Amino acid sequence: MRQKPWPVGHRGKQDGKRAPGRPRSEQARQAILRSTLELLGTSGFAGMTIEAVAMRARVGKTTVYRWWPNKAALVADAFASDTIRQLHFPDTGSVRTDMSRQMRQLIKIFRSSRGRIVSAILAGGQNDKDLIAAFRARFLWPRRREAYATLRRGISRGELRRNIDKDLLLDSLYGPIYMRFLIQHAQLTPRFADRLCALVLAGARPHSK
Amino acid sequence: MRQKPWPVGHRGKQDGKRAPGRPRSEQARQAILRSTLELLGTSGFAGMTIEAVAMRARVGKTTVYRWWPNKAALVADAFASDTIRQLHFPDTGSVRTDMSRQMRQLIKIFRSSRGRIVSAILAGGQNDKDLIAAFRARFLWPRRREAYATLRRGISRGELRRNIDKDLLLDSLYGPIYMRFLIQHAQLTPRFADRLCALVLAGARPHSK
Amino acid sequence: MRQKPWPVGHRGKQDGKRAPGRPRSEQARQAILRSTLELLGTSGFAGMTIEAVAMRARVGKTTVYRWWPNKAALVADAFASDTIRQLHFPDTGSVRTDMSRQMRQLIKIFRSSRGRIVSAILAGGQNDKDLIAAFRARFLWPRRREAYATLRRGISRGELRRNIDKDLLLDSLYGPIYMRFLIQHAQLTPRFADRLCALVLAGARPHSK
Amino acid sequence: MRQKPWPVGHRGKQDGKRAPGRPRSEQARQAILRSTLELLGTSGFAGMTIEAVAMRARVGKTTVYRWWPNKAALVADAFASDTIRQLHFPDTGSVRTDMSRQMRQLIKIFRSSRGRIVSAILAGGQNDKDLIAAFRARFLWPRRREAYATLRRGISRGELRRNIDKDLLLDSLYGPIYMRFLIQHAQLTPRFADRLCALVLAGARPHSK
DNA sequence: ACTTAACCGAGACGGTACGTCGTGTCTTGCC
DNA sequence: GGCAAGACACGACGTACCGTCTCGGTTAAGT
Repeated sequence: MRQKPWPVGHRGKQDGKRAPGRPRSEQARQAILRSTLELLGTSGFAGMTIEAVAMRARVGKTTVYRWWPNKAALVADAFASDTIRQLHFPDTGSVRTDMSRQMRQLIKIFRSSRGRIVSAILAGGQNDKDLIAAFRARFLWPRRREAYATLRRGISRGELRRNIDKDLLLDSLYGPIYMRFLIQHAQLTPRFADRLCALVLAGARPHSK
Repeated sequence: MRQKPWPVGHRGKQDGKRAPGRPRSEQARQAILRSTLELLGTSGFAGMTIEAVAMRARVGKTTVYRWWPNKAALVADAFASDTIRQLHFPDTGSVRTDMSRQMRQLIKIFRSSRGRIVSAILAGGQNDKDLIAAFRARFLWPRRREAYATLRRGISRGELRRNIDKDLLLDSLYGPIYMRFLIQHAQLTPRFADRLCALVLAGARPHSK
Repeated sequence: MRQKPWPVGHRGKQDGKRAPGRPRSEQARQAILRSTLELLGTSGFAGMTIEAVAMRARVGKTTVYRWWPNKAALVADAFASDTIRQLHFPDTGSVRTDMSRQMRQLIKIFRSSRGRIVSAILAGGQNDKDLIAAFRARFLWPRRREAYATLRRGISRGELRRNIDKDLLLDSLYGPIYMRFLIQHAQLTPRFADRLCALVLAGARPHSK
Repeated sequence: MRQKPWPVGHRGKQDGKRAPGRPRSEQARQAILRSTLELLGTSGFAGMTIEAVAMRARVGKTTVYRWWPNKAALVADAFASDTIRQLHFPDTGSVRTDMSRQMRQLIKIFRSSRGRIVSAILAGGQNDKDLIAAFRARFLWPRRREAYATLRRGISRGELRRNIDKDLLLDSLYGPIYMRFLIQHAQLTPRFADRLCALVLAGARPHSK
């Protein structure tokens, strides 16, 4: 669905040449993405309107539509531009401590104002394959790649079974957090991360015969 | 937000008396709920319009608005009216088998056409407290109540720790299913239920010292 | 368009017998007509709604529709029921005085709260033949019959030409009043009646050769 | 009530500059006014709907509401745009002939399809000050200005009294036409104009002492 | 310096759905 | 069988955004 030439981090023709004509306004681009995130946080995916984004960014509606074909693409880009930042996965020498820290980090994000944005994207993604794909590409996989490394270290240290299914394990660790985040049937506290981690990793130990 | 007197399963004044005037048309009510579910499955929460629901149900738009204040309330009711049915939780003598069956059941629902409806509700619920609350009340808690019983049997049989946190455990079992359902980063198969069950319950055994 | 059996002053079967069932409520009928006139004065023909009439009369909408097929018929009846009253046409011995008094009387009505009702009827009548016909039958002709008599007296007294066209003359006298009433381009005062009368009757004198 | 900047005959900013943004579509404007007149002729003021106007003009409903705040304003404008045309008041050397011709002209309009539009406006105007004011400004006064001139010529030729009240006289001439037009209690023929003219002007002659 | 071309803002355009209101019909139980 | 109450299907209301379009004006690179 996202078909426009270089909606994200593009810097013009790659071949050294420049296209003729007025170059794209970087200022407008950033104002649009910023407004998108703000309104996403305020009104959610469904409540956010392109019209409001353009208005708030002091930009013509045309300029938004010129670069993003639809709301989902815009939101995905805005989210991506915001998320390109640290994902700090320390190596403390213990899988449990490492994973617990990561999971606390995620919970912190979910409970912050950016949580609203994440939930808006997950909600919008239920009707838009591209949006949920963008979420996976920009948010889920980068983190999970780090988590794989953490798990691998755990295996080599003998804290986890050699043949453990890493995706199964990571879903077991993160799934409950997403569930509580989205369904809100129980509190989502840092402490929950610890206890969850303890429960699940206990089932992943080598000698649990 | 849901403020109209008895939008769900109401059967008129309880005190024997009847309200004056033409009674509410049961036929219209059912046609509306049915159309809602159909369109929800087709277009999702965001794509569904009240106008289309009314049209498909051969009903005046007014009649919809008379009984449901907004789309969320309508969808919640429709979902509720559909879900009041069996949740078969057998007692096979093994927590693992019992839970595994339940979880396979849920996966089956998620993969069926009704999965679309559930995801629509969870998506819509991110912008509507009442909708997500309705989901919990009509779908989550009834199932979870049964699951509590299953766990209790497991405890008394010595398959689970006495002091296990049941909500933590159930979230660990179901959370990953919801996560895969909503984010679609990995396949959601019946086999996943079994392996998930094995992993998590292993961490909940009494003597896992 | 007015097809219901006896919407106006009917008192049931004429043959002494009574129809079976509950007799028509005279109280409801009067309340409806009264409400109609009030709302007509407040909101005009277009702004008046049957729903409001029923509400104000503390009556079911059905009861209105049972007896009057549409708004025009109702308004016509209400107007008629109100207008059955004095049209005092004195014989002072002078056509000019007689006519002037009549015309002042009309202007007084037009400027009173009942003027609003008359204008509502004339407005509504532009889209409804029955309504304008009712206006003629109930309001125009009764007055005009009296006016004919006045003119005839004038003829026999030699104040008017023998062969004068009475309708032409009466339209010349009343038309300007209606015009100012409806178009409001100039003041409609009692004095206007006198001057109008003087002008027109001057042209109707016998010896204006 | 009519508050939009230049709904009528506006030709853009007068200071040479142009407002930014896409200019208003002259084609849409004319299509709307044309449709309005057509529907007004067909269904009258009350029966005409904005929705139908937009549909017939192949225009979005928004475009109508963007420029006209309500039905009355739209109708007034449509009527005005139609009426800006010839009002031929010849100078034959006789007030009576001149006036008679004008009056015949009016009767001709009233009896044509445009009569329906006039009656619709007069009807609608009973509930809308602006509408009736527009009628006066666009239709009544321009004609009357010409008529004043005709009368003035008559006075200077000695056909009319010097001190004649021109408005009284014109109302006496036109009022009966409007009355027959609106109440339809008698035929409105060209011949009526002549006889009316004869009667009233006879009362306006200088020496009728 | 002048042309060319793509960008920009503004805002009107034809539409769709909204949630409300009134229409005229109907379906109750009571009188 | 009339009555009040009020639900019903219908259709227009006036509003908010949609995504597209047409303007005048800006900004550089390529003459």
